[in-house]
Amino acid sequence: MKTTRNTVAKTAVLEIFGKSKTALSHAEIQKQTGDLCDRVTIYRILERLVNDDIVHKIVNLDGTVKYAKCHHHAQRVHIHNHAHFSCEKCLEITCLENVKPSYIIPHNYKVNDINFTLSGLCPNCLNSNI
Amino acid sequence: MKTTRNTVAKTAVLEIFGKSKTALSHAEIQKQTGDLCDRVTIYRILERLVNDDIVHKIVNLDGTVKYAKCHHHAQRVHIHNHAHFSCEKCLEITCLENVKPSYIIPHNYKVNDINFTLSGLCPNCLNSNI
DNA sequence: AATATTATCGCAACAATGTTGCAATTAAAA
DNA sequence: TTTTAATTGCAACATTGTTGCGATAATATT
Ligand SMILES: [Zn+2]
Ligand SMILES: [Zn+2]
Ligand SMILES: [Zn+2]
Ligand SMILES: [Zn+2]
Repeated sequence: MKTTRNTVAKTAVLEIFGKSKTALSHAEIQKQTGDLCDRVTIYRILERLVNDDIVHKIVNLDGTVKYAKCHHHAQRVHIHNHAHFSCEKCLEITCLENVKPSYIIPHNYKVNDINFTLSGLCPNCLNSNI
Repeated sequence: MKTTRNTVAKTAVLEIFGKSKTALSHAEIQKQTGDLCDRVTIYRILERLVNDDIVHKIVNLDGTVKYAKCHHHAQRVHIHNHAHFSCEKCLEITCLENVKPSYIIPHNYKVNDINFTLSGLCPNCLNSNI
């Protein structure tokens, strides 16, 4: 029954997530923490936060991995079935909490998790594009 | 107007795709080609095949990248909007050509590409699990 | 068939990202 | 305060992917 501890590094990472409107990569988090802790420590903190359902992992079309805070706790089954939008211009990735795909899949598949990522131009970049 | 060439390496890679029922990673392709060509060459062949809409790239939840042959040519716009299934047990990734997600996204987003990956247990592993 | 063009390749070198083992540290329980 | 073990730092390694450039070879041209 592993207990979880509040370390300075973990607290700092959580604070960074709290201030960010978009998903963050390991590199971005490391940049913001400066030399507070080791590179590996951030990897391990992210791993724990994902396991504890505090943040979720997002894999983009180009293979980049980002993390975002979960805004949907207190559910029996914790599934991230909302869409993510990846802007090709500003490269930001945001959660679209209200966009959820519907689909029909053959009954002989058992689905445990889904990943639904849309890429294109976000509202900001769409405007500045005109 | 760059012309494309049929090299032995490219032919071998295409033949491997032809024989495979599932999506293939760079490492898997390299294993099957043996020492026919360099590692980098396979990367470049895959890059060209993707650009020519002969194969499409699939990014999995765990970050692994695979490629699968396109079975839907002769369309004006070549979009891979079908779902992909990633089996957590046998680790195989397959195209579900007939499974396409429907969704509603705010009008101020411009969607150019989508990635819809389901993970869980494939029919094979679901059966052998009982 | 011989030659010219250039797409493709091999190789070396590099970069980014992620993992593992282990001793040292430190948050939290006793 | 002492004890426990979760967490960290560091070094070392693995994987994946990219780039530059001279050499090779597929295709077009003569
Ligand atoms: Zn944008
Ligand atoms: Zn999200
Ligand atoms: Zn399976
Ligand atoms: Zn596919």
